[in-house]
Amino acid sequence: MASRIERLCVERGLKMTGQRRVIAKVLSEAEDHPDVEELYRRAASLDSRISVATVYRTVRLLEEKGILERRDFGGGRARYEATEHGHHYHLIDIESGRVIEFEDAEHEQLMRQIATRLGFDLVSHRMELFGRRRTGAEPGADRPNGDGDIVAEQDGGRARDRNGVTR
Amino acid sequence: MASRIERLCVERGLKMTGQRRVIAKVLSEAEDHPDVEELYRRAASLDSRISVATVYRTVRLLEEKGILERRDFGGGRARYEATEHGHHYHLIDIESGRVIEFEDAEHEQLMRQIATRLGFDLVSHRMELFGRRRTGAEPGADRPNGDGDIVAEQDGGRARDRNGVTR
DNA sequence: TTAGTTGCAAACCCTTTGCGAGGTC
DNA sequence: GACCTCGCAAAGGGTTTGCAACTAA
Repeated sequence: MASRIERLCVERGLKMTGQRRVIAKVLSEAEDHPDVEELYRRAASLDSRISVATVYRTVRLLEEKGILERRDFGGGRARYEATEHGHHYHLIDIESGRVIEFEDAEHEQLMRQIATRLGFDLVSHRMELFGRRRTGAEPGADRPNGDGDIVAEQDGGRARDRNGVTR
Repeated sequence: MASRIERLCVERGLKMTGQRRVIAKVLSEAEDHPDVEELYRRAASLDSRISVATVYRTVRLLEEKGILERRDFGGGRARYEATEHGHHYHLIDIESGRVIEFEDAEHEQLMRQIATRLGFDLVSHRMELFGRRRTGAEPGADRPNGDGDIVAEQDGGRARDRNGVTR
């Protein structure tokens, strides 16, 4: 059974090698935002005949094909997630590195208006929040969570310095 | 007459060397978002006894002191601007690399609410728009510009590939 | 005088690439 | 068989750092 991403690769006419199949599987199963090193680690544990170079090449290729999206959460390394689950944004816990996804329907619309007002067509945008967990408040604990905002929560990446924070 | 940034350095107790004075001057006079290479070029033209390493060290120091803010507009190099003119955001012209600043008072408030809802205190956030100049519409041409949105427009940096755009 | 700063070059880190070998369609 | 892809190791590009000389306070 081909993984979801493997099917997308085939659809887009990519030659499916053993390595790509493994990387596609890893990506299909990832529920977080792994960087290349992490993808390599996961892929290599399934098939040790894979090199980092191939992971870099594959990830770049899939991004060009629109199958993957590259993210920059600071820290100097790119992180990836599959293009699929509708638009969402990220809140990064600056202490643990954990990434929380959330939706905000108003935003895209709002940004488009701003660009238009400035005389531009909006091609893309990015927005990340960096925060610290409120003391005495587990996420979704004080507020029953059921309002559909939290799409997912994961990623135990270690927090890093100099992460490009806006302030 | 010490430059604005030089005064801030002194206030913060930094030892003022000749190199720092020059870099402070360059930063004080910059009206764009130069990267280190550009800062070095400008500084070296005022005093050739400056090395890139010093620019890197100074810029990092000033950022830690809250005098400078580091920005990431994609392209892999950090860009800097003085902490001062109130909060604003950036729209990057993906064709020319030009950066347009704009304000959006609602945003910070909105983002803070989102973070709060997720159980976090908002420490910082970033948002960048990437757009293409609408054909037949010079910025502020079709719309008389007088609504106070455009704070500044400058930066002739060349556009770059793989610039970390969200989509 | 003393602790902090500089230039230089080497080191780092992430990512890309040239090349010959190997695989896919 | 033609063309693509792989692993390896080297190269790149931005940024940091060790060290000895130097300098602001």
